[in-house]
Amino acid sequence: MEWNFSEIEAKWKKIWKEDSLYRVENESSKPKFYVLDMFPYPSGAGLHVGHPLGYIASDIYSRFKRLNGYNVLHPMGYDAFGLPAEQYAIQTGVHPATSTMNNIKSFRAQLDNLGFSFDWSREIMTCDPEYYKWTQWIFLKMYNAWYDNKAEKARSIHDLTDHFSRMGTQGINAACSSRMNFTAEEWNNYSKKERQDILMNYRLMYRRISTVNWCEALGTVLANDEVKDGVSERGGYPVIKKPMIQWSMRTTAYAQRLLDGLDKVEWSDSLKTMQRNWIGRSEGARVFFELKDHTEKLEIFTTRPDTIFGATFMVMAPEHPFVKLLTTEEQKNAMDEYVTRSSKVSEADRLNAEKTMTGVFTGSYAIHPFTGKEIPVWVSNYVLIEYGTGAIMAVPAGDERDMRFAATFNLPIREIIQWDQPDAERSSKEGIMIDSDFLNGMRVTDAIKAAIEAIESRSIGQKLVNYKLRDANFSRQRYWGEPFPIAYDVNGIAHEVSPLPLELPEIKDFRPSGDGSSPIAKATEWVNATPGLKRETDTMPGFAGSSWYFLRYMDPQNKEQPFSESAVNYWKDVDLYIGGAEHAVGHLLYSRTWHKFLYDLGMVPTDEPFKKLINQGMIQGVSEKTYLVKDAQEQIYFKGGDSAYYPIKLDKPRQVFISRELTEDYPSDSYGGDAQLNGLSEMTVHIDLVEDYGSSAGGYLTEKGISEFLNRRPDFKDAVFVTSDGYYIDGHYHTVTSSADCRFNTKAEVEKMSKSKYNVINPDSVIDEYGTDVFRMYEMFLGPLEQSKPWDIKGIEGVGKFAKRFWNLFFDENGQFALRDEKPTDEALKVLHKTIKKVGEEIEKFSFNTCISAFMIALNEIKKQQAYHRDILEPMIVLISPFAPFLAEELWHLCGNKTSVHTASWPEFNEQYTLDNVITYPLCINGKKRDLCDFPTDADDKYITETALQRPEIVKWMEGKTAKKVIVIKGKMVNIVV
RNA sequence: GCCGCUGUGGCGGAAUUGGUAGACGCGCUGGAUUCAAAAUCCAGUGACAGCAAUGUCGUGUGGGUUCGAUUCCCACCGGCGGUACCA
Repeated sequence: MEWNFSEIEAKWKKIWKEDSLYRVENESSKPKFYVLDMFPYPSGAGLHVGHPLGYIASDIYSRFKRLNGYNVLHPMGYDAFGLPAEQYAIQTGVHPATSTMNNIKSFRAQLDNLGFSFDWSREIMTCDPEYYKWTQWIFLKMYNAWYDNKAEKARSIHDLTDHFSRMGTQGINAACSSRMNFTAEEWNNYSKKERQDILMNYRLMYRRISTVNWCEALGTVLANDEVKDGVSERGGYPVIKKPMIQWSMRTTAYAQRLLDGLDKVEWSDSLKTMQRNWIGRSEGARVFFELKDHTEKLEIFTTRPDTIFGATFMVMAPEHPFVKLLTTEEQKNAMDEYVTRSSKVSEADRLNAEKTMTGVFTGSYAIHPFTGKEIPVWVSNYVLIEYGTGAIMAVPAGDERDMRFAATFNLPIREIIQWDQPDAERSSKEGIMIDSDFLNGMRVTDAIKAAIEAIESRSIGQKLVNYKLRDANFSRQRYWGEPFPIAYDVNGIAHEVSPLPLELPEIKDFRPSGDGSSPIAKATEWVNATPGLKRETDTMPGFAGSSWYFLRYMDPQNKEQPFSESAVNYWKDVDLYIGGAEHAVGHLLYSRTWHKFLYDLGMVPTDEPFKKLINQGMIQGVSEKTYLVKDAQEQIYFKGGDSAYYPIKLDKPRQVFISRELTEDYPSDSYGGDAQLNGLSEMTVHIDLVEDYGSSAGGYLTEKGISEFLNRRPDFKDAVFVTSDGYYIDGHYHTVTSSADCRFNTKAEVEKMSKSKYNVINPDSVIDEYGTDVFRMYEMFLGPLEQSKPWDIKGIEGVGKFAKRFWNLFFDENGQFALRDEKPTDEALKVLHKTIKKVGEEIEKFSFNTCISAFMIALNEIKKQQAYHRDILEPMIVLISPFAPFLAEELWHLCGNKTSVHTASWPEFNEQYTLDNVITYPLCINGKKRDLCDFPTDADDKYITETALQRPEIVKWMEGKTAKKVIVIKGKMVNIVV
């Protein structure tokens, strides 16, 4: 019988749905297991071949766990608020809710094509008021909470006001923006407004001034990646940093717990390292430096207080509040210019400018707290305002960057460490202090302690633990997000809005308001719904809804609470979380923070949400690039046989594209190129236009490809395309050196698969051709789950053939379903049990590629042995069912089973079938294999040694020498050392 | 710059974590079947030398540890990803 996968898939999809096969209950006698995929954003571009990689893996694991007797929660939903829907609305006028629902529909259809075992009755989306009601609810809980550093947990804001009214700030150690001191009496006399302002200093959701990327020309705030080289990516308009009052989440309160929690979870070391670096705990000291001619003191943070005697100058960030104060009249112009210049430089560019140090002297001096010497105060953008105090004591002797800065501006250097290794790096702590007064002769590590003691005893500073983690900006000046359930009165005091959910207003015009506030500001009726109050018009960021969604899946329809106590006590936490590494520090840190907050509230029983985490690798795409000569050109060149350039004059300046083979002549970063030619910039072309896409010889554009490219990019309609043989201009190709057809070569580059890189490959056509089961197995067969790899369809034939051959095992020559009912041979049982063991072990290791190999090996073996026994093949169906759910279900029913294979049990492994009584040992001489020899499993070393030494092949290779030593590794090999 | 990952045949990759390098699949070559093709089946396939048996080399490069290294250590080079110059 033919394997008709599309018929079979349609049939079982329908039956499984009718039977609610994948429905999960919140109570069971079975142990629970929660398998979660990272929340997808349903983009208009739909699913590409990279998306399903993780979903297939989690689905296989879920099915495996079910077969092994677990009650498995495996849900799916949508992170549905976001920028693209809003941008689409601006362009087309389609309401974001409408386009989002359409996207979800097609996304869902694509997911349904992949045979996943999601419990769709738990489907959620963050833009549903029934969902964001609870996002708003949690927001208010955090708004009404403060973090008690002594109790190491969040507490109700009422506890804090209560304490203030009785004792003021005395005895309070709270996470806050700035330290405050007042008495109970003062507190009780403050106005309502003053009290509310003070509480903002403590709330876990609070308002503060933070800067945004403001683009005046677009009249809107831009995300970081919408800004490139200081201008907006769209349109290229200038972008400045603009201060605005915004909501923030006090993530920093949880810094230490976020760090400590990493020790309790099974995540990859690389991911933990990323989070640790992001949280960035460092121990050091804050030190106050007196300033010459000023009463203020400059506060700095250093991790190396031991090097204080090496401090020969100070450096402040350009944004530091003291810059104005300390800049003298003579330096003012230079400073103003530098500060302005720095504010336009993106952080990435500051980063790339690493080699050339820039900075300006303020004209003022600080007083060294130990030596009393005057040291100059500089401003440079290698110091960041966001980290520490935004100012440093610069120690050229102990820091590579400070050294480079000193060298650039000819500042003094005082060597204060004699390193154990003369060529040690400047940051090395292996050495002895010199020229450092009371620290002289100490090891660096001791000197750090001694320096802190001295700093504290002189009251010029104290020991301090510092984190580079910053509080997260929680406001977006957008429409398509959760509204804040907050309204302000005339005094600017925030009030809670009830009842929840506070739904988004209906608006028609999604364009930015132009003054920096969101389009919601234009919905005046909504904004002023309550007399005397104005509602907040900003919305929450994307990570709000995705910070707790995994808890909602446990109890998705609950109308009374975000989730019930019984549901969360049953499911507890996510046992396995699979997703991309791009969320390493964003989502994973925010959701851990929310979870810890809910834990402090007693709402969840676990303090970490994700027990085990696997990062699936990226499926990369191959993009095709072409090269554009910078600036319009008046002539193009051809290279003659004599390597000279022959110019062809153009009628007017035109943009010029260059075929790949010609790029070598042009100047680039790594190669000087020809001085008479301009530099090149890369342009990505859509892979659909490229002939021989992905071939090893390289792709190229024909005349047709070029004209199609120009259709899509009318901004280049006048461009010239130069190849080594001719050029394409105004719709025609002109040959110069030969009469060959137009072949404009492009350059293939492996990159992340993304709509913006024009290299997306959609799974639908592959599934149509080979079926879901083959697609699932092929994606797994590509390589290790955690490794990134370019998408390549070449190998799918092999998996397709495998599936067909597996199917055919169950049918005789006449196409009749036929299984042998007699007892299988020991040999056949051995194949089966080896496969049971192998596949089970590999699934537990998430090594799905080797599982597919194991199936192929088993298949080859079964065919060779003609072991078409029911007792062999039926268990094989169960083994393969997590990978190929449709194929397995159909065969399972053909075998006469009445219930689903997906509710069957994983076959039991019986070791006795796999034991060999003979082991083949490789016999090696000095590590080189020279012979093979069978030995009984229980042969002892002495017997093996003696036998081996008598083997003719071994005798020959020993060339009469005597064995110095014979190493016998039981069950592995024999090595003879001569 | 810094951090993380990665490097094995023509290609995707395997190797029980220090013990026969290249499983499995793709591709390629030859054969069977066919009027022919597709499909299917069988055999071969790391490089070099050799008619062959066989030998030598071989896991990015160079060193080291070891009886034995794709695996561990040191230095370097390339690719991919991230990036907040973290004092």
